[in-house]
Amino acid sequence: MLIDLLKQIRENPEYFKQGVQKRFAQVDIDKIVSLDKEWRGFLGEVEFLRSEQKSISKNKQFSQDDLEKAKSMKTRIKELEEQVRNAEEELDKMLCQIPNMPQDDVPVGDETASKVLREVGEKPKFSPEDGFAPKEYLDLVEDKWIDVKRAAKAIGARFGYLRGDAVLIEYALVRFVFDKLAKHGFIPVVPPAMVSKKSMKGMGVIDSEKDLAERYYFPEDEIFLIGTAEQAIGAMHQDEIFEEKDLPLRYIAFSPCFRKEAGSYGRDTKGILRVHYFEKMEMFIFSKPEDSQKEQELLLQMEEELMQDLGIPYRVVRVSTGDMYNPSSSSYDIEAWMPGQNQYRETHSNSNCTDFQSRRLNIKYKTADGQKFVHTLNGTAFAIGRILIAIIENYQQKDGSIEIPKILKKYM
RNA sequence: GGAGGCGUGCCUGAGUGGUUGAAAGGGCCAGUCUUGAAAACUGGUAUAUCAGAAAUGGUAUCAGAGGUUCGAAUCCUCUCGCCUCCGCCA
Repeated sequence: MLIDLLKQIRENPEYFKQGVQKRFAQVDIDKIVSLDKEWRGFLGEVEFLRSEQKSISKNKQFSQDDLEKAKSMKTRIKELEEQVRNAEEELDKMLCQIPNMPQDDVPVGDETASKVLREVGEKPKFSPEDGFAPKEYLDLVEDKWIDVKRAAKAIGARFGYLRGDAVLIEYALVRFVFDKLAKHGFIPVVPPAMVSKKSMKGMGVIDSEKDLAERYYFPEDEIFLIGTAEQAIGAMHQDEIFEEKDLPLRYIAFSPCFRKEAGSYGRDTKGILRVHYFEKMEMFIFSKPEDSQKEQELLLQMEEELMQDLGIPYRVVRVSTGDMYNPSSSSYDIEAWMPGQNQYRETHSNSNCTDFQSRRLNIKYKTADGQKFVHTLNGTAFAIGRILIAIIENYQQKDGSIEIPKILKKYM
């Protein structure tokens, strides 16, 4: 059970009521408070009875009277234990549904409340006088680099084959990211693309059974295909206790990502912007609580530098309370300028999940005064499909060819 | 997938129904001794949770979940993990 969260609610229910409201979540905090009281009542009673029982059985030789008394206590204890279990189960279910509390500077509201913080980089100039207007990526490289039609034939909608130079660009991007992030102590990882149900729960991805329908899930094995390496990296250290000196622990992972995109019928159906399968490089950090804000700044800085290195104009968006995913307390998106579509599109996202995931996964570190939960953070380095789109549209030439970004040339 | 073995504290390892949160050793921390260190000696050394201002006390924890019993690390059932052998396979 999320006992730590429960204790915090006990101490400050108002804070959680407000937070839940800001995040448009439906959780009855008052009910949790009263359930908690009830639960502790049962606990107190059962613990008292158990200590009585112990003191009797400790004697070894006891009267018929004692025996009778002990026997009746035994049944009573069983009843109470059942009640304790039930209360715990109900409490746990409710606690799981509480999203992470947003940090104070997160804009409150639905997706329209998200704020653009800054625009960086110079948008490439395409002029009609030069004889061409920028095209959308698919019009430039369809079949040559990206084959959606054959993917539809082979699998179905929302898939794409990458081929030719697109593949070489992918691996150049991968190599470039590993090299760059190594300088900041990020450890490269290739995780398994699957995790257990327990791990998914721990990452705060599934809070109830109905969430299963939105993921690729094998019920007979209780195993999921990961939607992002975040799920595999966080789960990797569950039930571990770090030494203080080992934090922050930074990873850069390369993995496949599987998305059902269940809630987005009809949206972005063209091309490979929104697909069921893609590959992604993801940063993940375990940090001390007092450092997590700084670590999130590092994630954002890395993401911005990667875009600048690539020479792609972008803007930074502060994500609103209603648009963040449950585990996050603070998120930034980066949206790349797509000249062919004449709009910004999300290519990166980073989040500070504070102790939301570490509480569920039981990941702590030792401090001078006891153990504390670590904070977890994650951020996109490059999502291959989307960054490829950005490269194609920004580096298109008059003759329809695509220039390779300078920084990638030495890797190709 | 089949057969067998194992799962105790930071580590090694004892414990097969009754003051066992758990022997012993190692490690670690503190003290004595020493110019300093080592050695030796002495003492300390789990976590969670509830009550309490605190001191402290209750409860739980010997892979996990159930069960038997007045009482379980110890007996029974199931699950998980690890090891060995066979089968299969990049």
